[in-house]
Amino acid sequence: MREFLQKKSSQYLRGKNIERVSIIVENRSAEFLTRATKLKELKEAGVNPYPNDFKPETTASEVVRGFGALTKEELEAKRHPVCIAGRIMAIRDFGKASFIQIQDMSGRLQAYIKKDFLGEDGYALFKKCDMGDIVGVGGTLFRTRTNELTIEVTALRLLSKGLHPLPEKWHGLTDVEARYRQRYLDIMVNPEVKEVFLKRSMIVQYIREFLTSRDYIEVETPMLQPIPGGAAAKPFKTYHNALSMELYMRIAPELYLKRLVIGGLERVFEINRNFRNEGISTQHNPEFTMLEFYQAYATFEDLMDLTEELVSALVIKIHGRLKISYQGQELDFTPPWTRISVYDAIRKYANAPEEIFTNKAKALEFSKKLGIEVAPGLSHGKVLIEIFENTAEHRFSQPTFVTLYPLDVSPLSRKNEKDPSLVDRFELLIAGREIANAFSELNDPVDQRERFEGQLNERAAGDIEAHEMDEDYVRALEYGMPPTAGEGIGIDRLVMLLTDSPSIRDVILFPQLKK
RNA sequence: GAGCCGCUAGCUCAGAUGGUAGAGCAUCUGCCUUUUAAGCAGGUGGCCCCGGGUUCGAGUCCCGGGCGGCUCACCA
Repeated sequence: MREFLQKKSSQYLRGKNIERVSIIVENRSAEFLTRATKLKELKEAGVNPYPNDFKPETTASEVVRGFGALTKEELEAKRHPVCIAGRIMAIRDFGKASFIQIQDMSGRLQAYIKKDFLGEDGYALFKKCDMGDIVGVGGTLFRTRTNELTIEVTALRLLSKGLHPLPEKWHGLTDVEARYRQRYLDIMVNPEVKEVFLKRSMIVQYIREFLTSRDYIEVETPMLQPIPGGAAAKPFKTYHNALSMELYMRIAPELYLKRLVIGGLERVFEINRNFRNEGISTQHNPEFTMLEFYQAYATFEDLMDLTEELVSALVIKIHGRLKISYQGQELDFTPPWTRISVYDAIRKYANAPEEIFTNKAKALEFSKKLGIEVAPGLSHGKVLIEIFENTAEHRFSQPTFVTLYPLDVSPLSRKNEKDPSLVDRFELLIAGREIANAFSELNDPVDQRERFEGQLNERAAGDIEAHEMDEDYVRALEYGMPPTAGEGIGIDRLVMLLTDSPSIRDVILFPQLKK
């Protein structure tokens, strides 16, 4: 068969009006070659295996919605014509008649192929079809003996010949690596996977509606940035040839969005990719989707209210109720959510002496006692955050706003009026994970410049993730930014929670893999 | 980056102690015009992830490598 196909392929290539066929024959499965032979035979019989003139008139689920309630007798009386297209996901062959399952984007519908209806030629064409082929069918609706709504097919078109066999019909595709690398198969045969990405789409769409209905406008800011700012993270570096300049894939859009607020776009949001050159895990992908939004004349406290409203509405939207299960634990999104300061969280969970909050040496001593490895040059606030993350953070499984972060871990946040060693900031923790990060924005350009300088010192002291000086951003602030609050929400992690997905790779269509 | 686990037919998986590579689904042939993982009978199909080593003999044991998963570290 191999030689035969090779010969035929080269003949096709030499032929003038014959469609070019170039099938790599080596290292193919027997089934691939069988299907390729069918493909060749179809072409030789004058059948175009890849036509593009077929227009389905409806979808599988639309048919079920429209006629699923009708009885056998009502359907027979009506003889309602339908025309759908989709992939053959099952064939149950009886010789001169067959049942097939046709799957389109909306769902599946059974079709009944009978020689009597299709005729010799039509049925011969059907016999050249395999599982995984895409077909268009027309016919009338009826119910089988087992009462399944089914199309009695009177016309069949092959719309796309599939050359590879599909994964197993019962177990689907379970090999994790294959699922990620060939996500199209995963979506094709594993309905629950498709469901996750439909929900992801619904979530993003709802967020857009939620914000735009509150007079936010959606914007897009640079992915390629000369100074990677807005977060503490290692960036990807790249190079623009024509400009002869180094650029960075953005780690956050923050500083650009705030420039827009300065310009008068008082409510802006962006849902887009961030890139961070760091480790990969069940909660980290090198590129991930972030929602960031900024609202002038608001504070971080206003955003807590807004976040509560947005996320609980999303939970309702996806689950229909406020108590959901995530990986076996129950999460209750009923507002209001607990609000607790970082220091109080440490007091509650770390059993720490009070002096650690005012005395860096005491804080270092305490962190050493906890067995936390602390880099020598770390600032007081960072040591406290280390203590918080190691003792308290993972304890917050229910939605919790943790507020009032140390100044030196928040170089872009506004100082707290009562305690200028803290900033007006919160993180939203759910299931022990950071889902959102927000603060009242620092809009004092003098203070901002000093903070950047402080970051430069930390950089010099060896913290490669410390923020860089962004003169252009400071200049923008010097024009005056209205008092503003801003927030970032990790969309992937939010989708994980709402779809009960254990890994971020389950909610990213094409997660980063080696090779 | 470290530790643990995995990689066998297109897919899902078996292959104690080293001794001629197996099943189910898919595919092929035959039968079957209302099935639901349709059924019955018979067949085809393998660089056992790659490379070394031990051994008369390696899918199996040892060493190195690749890819993936989980945990940890870094981070969101």
